[in-house]
Parts: sequence; structure tokens; C-alpha cells
Amino acid sequence: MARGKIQMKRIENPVHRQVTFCKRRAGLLKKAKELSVLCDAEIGIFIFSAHGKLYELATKGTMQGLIEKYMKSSCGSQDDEAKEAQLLVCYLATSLLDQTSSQYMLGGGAGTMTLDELHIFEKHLEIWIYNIRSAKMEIMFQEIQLLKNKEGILKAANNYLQEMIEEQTGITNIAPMITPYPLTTQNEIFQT
Amino acid sequence: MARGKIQMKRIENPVHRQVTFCKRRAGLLKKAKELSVLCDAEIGIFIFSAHGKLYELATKGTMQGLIEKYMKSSCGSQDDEAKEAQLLVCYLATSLLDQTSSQYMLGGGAGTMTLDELHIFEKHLEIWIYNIRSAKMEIMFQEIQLLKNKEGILKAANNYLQEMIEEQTGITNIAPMITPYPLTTQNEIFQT
DNA sequence: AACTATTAATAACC
DNA sequence: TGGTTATTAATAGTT
Repeated sequence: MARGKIQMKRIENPVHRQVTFCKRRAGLLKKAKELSVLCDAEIGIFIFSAHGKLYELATKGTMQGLIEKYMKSSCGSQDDEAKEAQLLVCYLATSLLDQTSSQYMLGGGAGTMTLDELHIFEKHLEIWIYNIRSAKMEIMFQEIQLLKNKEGILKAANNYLQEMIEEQTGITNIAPMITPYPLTTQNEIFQT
Repeated sequence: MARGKIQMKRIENPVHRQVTFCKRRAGLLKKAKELSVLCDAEIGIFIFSAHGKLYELATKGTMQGLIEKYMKSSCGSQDDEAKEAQLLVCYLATSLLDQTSSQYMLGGGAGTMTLDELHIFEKHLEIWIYNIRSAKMEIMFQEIQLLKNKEGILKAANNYLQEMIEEQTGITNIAPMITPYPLTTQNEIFQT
């Protein structure tokens, strides 16, 4: 917006890009502060530079508080189980992130949660552990199936090779072999 | 920035404030998009109006992804256990919030976590459950102590009343009474 | 929501 | 980086 307008696309010259990043970043944060003051709004901004460096602003309170508020506001269009899970995450995040000490928020027993809250929390975690165990079981079951399939394929291949050898040599008492290379079959869609 | 400058303080006229909020909010988001495009930056903004309504922007990817990235960037100055716990929360949040389906992310078994990840996750939750149970136990222990104290006080009061009655009436075989009102003692610092 | 007179932001340059 | 200035962009007050 000065000395000629610029195209709204990535600035290719790295020096120009860096200069513009600094200036516009400062401008953006200034505008955010102004908006917050003038209109009594609460604003959070994160800016990650192309190289991953973080610049942040939180008007009023902390970024953690804003993130928490954001989660409460935006997790509003989902069904019950997912919502419940998200609330739990918010709860965990709140409890933990508010904590600056070295202990888990529950260590020491004099934390901020009541007995009822702890009870609910415990039940949630139990459900999660149950779900995790189910997921683990399913993954292991799939792996077992996969291994069984492979075993069957290898045995079949082995038998086939053995028959070929028998045909060619007339010798019948060769021990079963293991095929030394992978066989490509439709079962390979399970990646190991 | 037009037709006269304005003071950098809350606009008291609600109509003016609302209009300015709309205009400057649009301006801020526009500037953020421009900065993102021009300088290849990743930007997230939340704006909560004074009444709590949320307006958000995430250039590139989702706000959840940005929050995650933010947490990874900014949770860098804490000790090990707290950091571990925070990473776990990030992990939970990521896994859950990326999910729009009605199931927990682990239901169905075809989720994004590997067996190793699930294993670690399970261990973390077990630790948490252990900590929660410890906290519950401690709270319950305190309550038991409190109840025992109260019991002792009530018994003492009961005895005292009984003695008074004996003195005044000469009758000795009245059954022990329960005091009908609470006694204020130093043990009341444990709030029930 | 549209219109402008102004102010504020900033692209190019140093 | 940090400052200057010619321009453009944003917007305060108004309709």
C-alpha cells in the first residue's frame, strides 16, 4: 500500500518477503490490539513464519485461556460421544495447563478437583482405556489374520515348489522349503 | 483513520462500537490473509466479541492443527513430567478433535494410531488413573478423619449433657442422646 | 450498507 | 535490521 501496489501472492524475493513479514506482522498485531481496546474484544493470534518461528498475541488473559475458551465455543456442532470426549480433553488441558508445578495436578491430593469430579474423570479414563485396549486387540487380531494368510500363501508356494522339484528330479523326500522372497498377493494391502 | 482520528480507548457508544467492531474485524482478518499469502506464514486468529461470539481464521490447515502446533512451540519451558503430561493432552486433543465421526477415535480400530502409540497411550492413562485413585483415596481418608473427629466431639458432648441431666434430676439411667445441632470446633476447617 | 474525507499502513528506497 | 516518504488501503463520520 505504498509506492505502487503489490500483487496478492507470495513475494518471491526473500529479502523483500522478510521485510514485509516484519512490517505487516507488526501492523497486524497493532490492529489486533486496537480492535481489542476499542471494541472490548478478546483476541488471540498466532503467526508461524515460513521457517516455523512463532509470534503470538493474546489480548486479555493468556493464550491458554483463549484456547480453552475457543474449544468451548467451537466444539458445539458434534454428537454426544464426541462432545463428551472433547469436553474431557478440554478439562484435561485446563487442569494441566493451568498447572506450572512439576507434579500431575492430582499428585498431593490437595488439587482443585472435587471427589465427584475425580470420580467422573476416573470413569472417563476407564472408558478410554477400554477403548484403547479394544483398538489394540483389533490391530493385533488383524496382524494375526495377516500372518495366517501369509503362512497359508507360503505353505502353498512351498508345496508348489516341492511339486515342481519332484517333477523335475523324481526325488520325493525333500524337506519343505521356505520361499526366500515375498509373494505379492492381494493380502499385501495390509502393510506390515 | 478517517474523518478525524479516534482515541485508543473503549468506544462507549454501543452502536459506534458495534460498527467499528465489524469493520475493523473484517480489516484485521483481511490483513492476516494477506500476510499469510505474501510471506508464506501460517496464521490463526480468534476474536471473541464482548458478548462472547467467536470469529476465527486459520490460514493453511485447521485451527486445531494450529493449536497443536502452538502447543508444541510454546510448551518448551517446563520440567519433564509436566511436559509429558502436556504432550499427552496435545495428543489426545489432536486425535479427538481431528475426528468428526461419532465414535471415539479408537473405536473401529482403523484409526490413525499405531500399536506402539496405543501402548504408550494406555500406559499414560493407567498412570493417570492411578493418580486419580490416589487423590480420591486421600480425599476419602480426610473425610474419614473428619467424621471420626466429629464423632468424638459428639460423644463428648453427649456425655457432658448426660452428666448435666444427672446432676439436675438425680436420674442416672437416661439413654445417651445425640446432640441435635452442629458444634463449632476447630475441626470445622475441614469443610464438608 | 454506501460514500468520502481523512488518517494509517506500508512498498520502495536508503 | 531501522528510518523516510510517496502512495495505497483502511476506516470514522456521515447519509
